[in-house]
Amino acid sequence: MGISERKTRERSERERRIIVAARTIAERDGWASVTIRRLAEEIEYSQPVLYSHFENRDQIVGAVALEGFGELAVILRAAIGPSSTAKERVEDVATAYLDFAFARPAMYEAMFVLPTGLRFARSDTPPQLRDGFGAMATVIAPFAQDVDTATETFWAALHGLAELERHGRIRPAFRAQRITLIMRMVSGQL
Amino acid sequence: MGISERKTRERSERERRIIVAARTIAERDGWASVTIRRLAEEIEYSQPVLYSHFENRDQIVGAVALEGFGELAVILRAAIGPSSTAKERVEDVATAYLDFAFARPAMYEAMFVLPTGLRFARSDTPPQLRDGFGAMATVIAPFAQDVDTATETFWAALHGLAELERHGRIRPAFRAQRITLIMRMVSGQL
DNA sequence: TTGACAAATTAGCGTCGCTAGATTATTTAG
DNA sequence: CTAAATAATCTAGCGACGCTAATTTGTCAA
Repeated sequence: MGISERKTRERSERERRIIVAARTIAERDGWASVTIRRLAEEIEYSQPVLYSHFENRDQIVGAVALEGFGELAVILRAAIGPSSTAKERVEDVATAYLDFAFARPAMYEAMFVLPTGLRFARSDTPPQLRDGFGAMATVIAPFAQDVDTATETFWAALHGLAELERHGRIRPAFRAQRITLIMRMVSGQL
Repeated sequence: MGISERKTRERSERERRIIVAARTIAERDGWASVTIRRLAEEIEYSQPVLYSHFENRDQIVGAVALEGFGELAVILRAAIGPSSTAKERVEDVATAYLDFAFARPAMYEAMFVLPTGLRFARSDTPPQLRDGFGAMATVIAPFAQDVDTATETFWAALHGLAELERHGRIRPAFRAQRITLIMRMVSGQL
């Protein structure tokens, strides 16, 4: 019988609506406006229903963040120009990363700042969380001996640039220069 | 008459007690535990008294953060070994910065993650907010043409390392290697 | 048709940041 | 020295939060 199939389908559709609503509200009004009450209203169910999908509010943020990691990975891979030099590829990825961070600040916040309950570096870590790292590793590899460590450091530099600029700590007008600097640093010719 | 002096003195002492209490609770139980109610109890005054010292909770976090910036600046300057080479000095500062971030995570969070209402890069920006940057600029200057931009980038790299490690995104065991990498990158010999 | 089980709701607990209005001190003026 | 004015502080409470217990409603099998 297809009844139970329909039910699980409807259930997962409802879950998607929760995630979409959370993301939409966060991007428009910030994460502080993403409350259980407001999400419940949005999906036209009572509040306790949300707790049959997610353990708590953090896990809803986590679900949005997980989407974000998937999208970031796609964007980074797509940014790597096929005819670019190794050095240009580093710049491609760096620029794409920061563009993502500034174009979707709420999403970026969910992915890297807010508590999400997501587990990294574990056996059950979802692939989305690894893919972005993989894209970075691809462009860093030509310049590094220890690729993992170099990629971690590259990623940290980008994350720091994103966060400090997002918080008004460094000058937005000099973003391109900073990227150039990181590129030169990675390719070893400061 | 010294009466009004005594009053303003007592008032600023009370303000200090608020800040100290906020910092203490944050370092022990996290910023979520720093509530107006708990602070009021700690200083043995009613809640509205806090609002005669600070506009809102964020500004209390900001007051703690401001202290943190002052302390970080001192620590960074003290870390610069007088007989160190230019390259070693970069490592000194980088290590001291990350030690600070990991030794006082709540303080670091107040300074760089939480909303604080602090204004950067303005005419009325307090000196504490500039000093740490100055210490970094000192050790970066020998390697850079545009010192400000290079310092921003160096700072961003450190901040990214601190944040990603704090959130379990990169491997704690490889912290030293990452610092080495940044050092090599800054001094141009990857 | 009824009884078991699942799905969803209502209602509410404890907590939060923040504030209006009342109360108690302190200063100033007559 | 008293009374009015002002400052300092408190009590009480508003609206909103995350979350959950207890109840009602819906759905299926015997």
